[in-house]
Amino acid sequence: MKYSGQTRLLVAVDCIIFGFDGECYKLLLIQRGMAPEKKKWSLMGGFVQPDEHLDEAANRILKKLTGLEQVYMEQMYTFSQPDRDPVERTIAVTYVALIDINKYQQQISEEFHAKWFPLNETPQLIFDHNEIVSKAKSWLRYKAALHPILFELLPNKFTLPQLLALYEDLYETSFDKRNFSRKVLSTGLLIKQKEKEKESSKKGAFYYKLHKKKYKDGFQTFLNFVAKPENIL
Amino acid sequence: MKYSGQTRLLVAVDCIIFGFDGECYKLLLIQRGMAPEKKKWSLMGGFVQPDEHLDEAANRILKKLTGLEQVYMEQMYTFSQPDRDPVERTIAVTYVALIDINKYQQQISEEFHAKWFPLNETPQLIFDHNEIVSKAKSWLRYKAALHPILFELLPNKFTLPQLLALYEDLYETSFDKRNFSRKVLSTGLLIKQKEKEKESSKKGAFYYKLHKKKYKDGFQTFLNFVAKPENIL
DNA sequence: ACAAAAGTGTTACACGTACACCCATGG
DNA sequence: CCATGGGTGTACGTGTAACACTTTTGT
Repeated sequence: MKYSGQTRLLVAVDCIIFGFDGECYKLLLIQRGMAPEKKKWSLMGGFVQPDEHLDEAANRILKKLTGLEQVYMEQMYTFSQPDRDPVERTIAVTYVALIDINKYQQQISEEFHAKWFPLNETPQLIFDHNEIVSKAKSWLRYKAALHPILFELLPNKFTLPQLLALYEDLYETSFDKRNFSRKVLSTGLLIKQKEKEKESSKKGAFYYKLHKKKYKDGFQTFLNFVAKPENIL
Repeated sequence: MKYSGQTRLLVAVDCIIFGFDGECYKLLLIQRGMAPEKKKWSLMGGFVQPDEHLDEAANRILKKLTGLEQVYMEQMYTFSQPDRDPVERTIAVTYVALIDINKYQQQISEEFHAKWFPLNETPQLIFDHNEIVSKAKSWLRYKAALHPILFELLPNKFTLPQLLALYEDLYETSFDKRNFSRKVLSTGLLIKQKEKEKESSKKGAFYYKLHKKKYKDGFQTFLNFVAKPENIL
């Protein structure tokens, strides 16, 4: 039994994949393999399969591109301009993924000609993908102001200066490092390690790890990580 | 030109329509007219038409049911369990609408056998609609903790006690009325009227109106309306 | 010894919270 | 006159923001 007389549409999943290299946010893009717009840069996406949940589709696509599984990913928004894809009407359900850029397995991606772009130097993208990326940036700022989500972008061990850079870069501002470290340490989410990271400074900065249990439990709690979230959107 | 070899899916828009009657939150439901599950209660929904934006579809559906246009409505989430509709696979993009229950034009809705249910006394719904409603409640609590969105549920003129009830009911708690009124008045969003509402008390409570410009401008600003937003989700 | 980045403590202010009484009116 | 709900002010504690110097070590 079917619903008769109704139009069926293509449904695509597009992934906005963010990384952070210690300097700036990066976006993973691919060079589209099929016409139209072949060779133009694009978000990684694909069509939803007949018996596939959208979350599954997003994970399938992410794995195909990066080789990674079990990364943080969340449904963001569904785009539906009738003419957004000139070939045929397609609805795009978008997912934002945050990955530790160091875990990225480049070799696998070669088949898609994937490349990390600094977030401020993204090229022209196909269809409405520029708009999607722009919305994803806002989404991330919003989310990160309330939840400790940005840890997903860092390696297992990270330093406070790295974390600070992560926040400063996202909000394009600078935070007082004393207040910042007091605030993040007061959450109890960080566990100080004995080793130091000695690459990027002479003195060296202590590594921290996430307190995984507290992190999971407190994830949905409001954290007010960002001081005055007036300028977020 | 078309994408070949891909499956096209039905895409439905379902509207979660919230109202507030001064006592409690209500949900507008219809009795499904078509098989299967005919006569069972359901969210108001419909299939997306070939050249229709999802936002348009949501507005079309809302208008058909309530007669209302230009109400506050926002896309919430897209549900995609492959078997969520037993007839045929259908993706549901959901929209939350907040309406002033007094503006609701009942006569138009008669054709759908629509009815307002108190939010805590909702019946069994078809498909995954109970889950959708549950998510919509969380969504509303989250959103309202940060943005002055609940005004959309009140008439043009409303009193502080009404507003207080609106918040208390949503968070199932009680707020100190002195602190509450100081907080909302300090936003500058409210304009005191000279008349009083004298139905619900002997003394009468002053009416307030929204400062529309400030409301629009400040809508995306964080407002921290709710004191300790720990128990929101 | 000096340059460069890490780490730490105090004070002032704003905001949030707790709390109790008077006011206006209709019955 | 009294019961009901509306309206207001203050004192205290917590958290946020501003601010500068010392430490470490590689060169």
